[in-house]
Amino acid sequence: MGQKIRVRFAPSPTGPLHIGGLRTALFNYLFAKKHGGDFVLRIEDTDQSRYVEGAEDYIIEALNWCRIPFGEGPSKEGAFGPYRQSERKHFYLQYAEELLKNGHAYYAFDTPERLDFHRKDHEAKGKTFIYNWHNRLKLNNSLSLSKEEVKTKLESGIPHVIRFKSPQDTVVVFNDVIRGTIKIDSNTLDDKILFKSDGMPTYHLANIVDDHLMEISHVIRGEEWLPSLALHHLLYDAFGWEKPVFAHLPLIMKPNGKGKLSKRDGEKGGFPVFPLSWGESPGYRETGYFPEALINFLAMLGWNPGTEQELFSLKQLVAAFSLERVNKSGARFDPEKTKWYNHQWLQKKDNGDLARSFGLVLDQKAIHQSGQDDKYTEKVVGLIKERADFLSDLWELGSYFFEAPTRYAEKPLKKQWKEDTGGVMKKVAQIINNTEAFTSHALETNIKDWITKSELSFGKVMGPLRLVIVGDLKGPHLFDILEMLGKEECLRRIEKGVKTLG
RNA sequence: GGCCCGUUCGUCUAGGGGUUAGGACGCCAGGUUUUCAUCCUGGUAACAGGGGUUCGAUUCCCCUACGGGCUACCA
Repeated sequence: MGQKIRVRFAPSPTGPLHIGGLRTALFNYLFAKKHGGDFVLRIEDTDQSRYVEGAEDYIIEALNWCRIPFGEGPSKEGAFGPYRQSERKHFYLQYAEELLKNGHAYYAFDTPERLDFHRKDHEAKGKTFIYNWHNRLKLNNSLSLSKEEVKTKLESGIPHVIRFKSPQDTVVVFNDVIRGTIKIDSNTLDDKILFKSDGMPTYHLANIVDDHLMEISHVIRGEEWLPSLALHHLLYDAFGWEKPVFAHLPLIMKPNGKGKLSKRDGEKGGFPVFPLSWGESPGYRETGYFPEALINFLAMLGWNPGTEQELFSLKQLVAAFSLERVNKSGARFDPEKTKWYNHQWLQKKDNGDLARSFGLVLDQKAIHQSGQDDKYTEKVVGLIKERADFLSDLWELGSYFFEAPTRYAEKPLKKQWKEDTGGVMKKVAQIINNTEAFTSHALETNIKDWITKSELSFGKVMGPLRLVIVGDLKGPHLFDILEMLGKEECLRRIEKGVKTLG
């Protein structure tokens, strides 16, 4: 009975991991790390027909990008491998047979068509078809057939499944860390299929067997599994195994409209639903989000620390996390708030690191930072980052640090540029030219002094000057920009502006 | 339809038998910046409804409504 905390994230490789799955992984990770436990990745690929090439690699890459790596899993074999269910086939039949032997399961030969007929027939009569003690003796299985018949059928190799024999007239009582005690009337339970006719187990069997074999202590998964929990409890009891602790996480819902978040919502709303891009669908990484921001945001969706702190590093999340503080109700996804988190994390980033990433963008645009050292880009980043949400905003926010404006914003131009402005700008150019120590401070002093002395208004000078330098009435402190550009470039831009605008 | 889970500002949420029901995002206004954004200050806005229990319910219980999930030889 391991005291050791072991949790698993168990996705199926049927496509890219979306942020709901990612949050499940995150909560598992946080819980494991908080308690010094293990975080296991198990690939649940028991449905060959839904297997998608590349999905497993995607999942692993996504976890790594988010800095929530697993300690055991495919390609990281631990003591409990293999970690793909398709490679664990040999376990499952053996356990299904154990259940067959002790009377907790039986063979069933009903065809899917026949079952479908029963369901539709019941529905038409306003009834619900449940495959359990109500009618299992009227159906085609080893409980209704004679031993001889069963033997013959099995030997002839006709397709069959193994079903769990759910009990009659009992109340299954179980506990969920997040939701408390839940009671289910066993008469509403189906005799679920444990083993399919294709020789593979269903989720229910494989899941219980693997969690047991892998000594999983806590099962933390999405709320969509809550209805199966009664069956899972029954299964543990049938095997005589000790149960893990269960915690069912609330779902992440669409920003607008009904239902849980899906791939389509991203396309409609213009925001990513995948951590990394997948085919045509953009990912958070490619859209310019930091993993820190995504993780931070996801953690606050359905969980909170009980304090007013909103910004958490992964480390802080580990320290603060507890399952008891996970909410019960589904959380609507808010793309706007993800931006805010990214903005916050961008501000925390080191300017040197940001400059390196920004440098790549500049390289792509073939911007040659003529004679400027790396420090130049770093300084630019320092001046503009506070108004950026994304790394990708940096170019739009600061292109004028690298290129002279090619056109001037129209509206401000009309307002700012008067008949005599050209003349005023020429004089400003002189002041700039005469400024020896080319610092923001010196420039500010000189230009302001001159404005005062010549009894001009600040508005008459500052607006137009910003326009010819930046191309718009935007950006950081103008004198900082002038200093960054250097005397030559400032003069060039003023001259060009005067020439163009008159 | 059946079963299960849920319900505090538009959204994420704190709180919990007596509170001016708190914070964050968004939005609006003011201030700062002789620009824009950031930032700061302020504002807007919520306990789904009905019954109980109680001196007192947003908080506990029940019902209804609404929302969500499950109901496959998918996970």
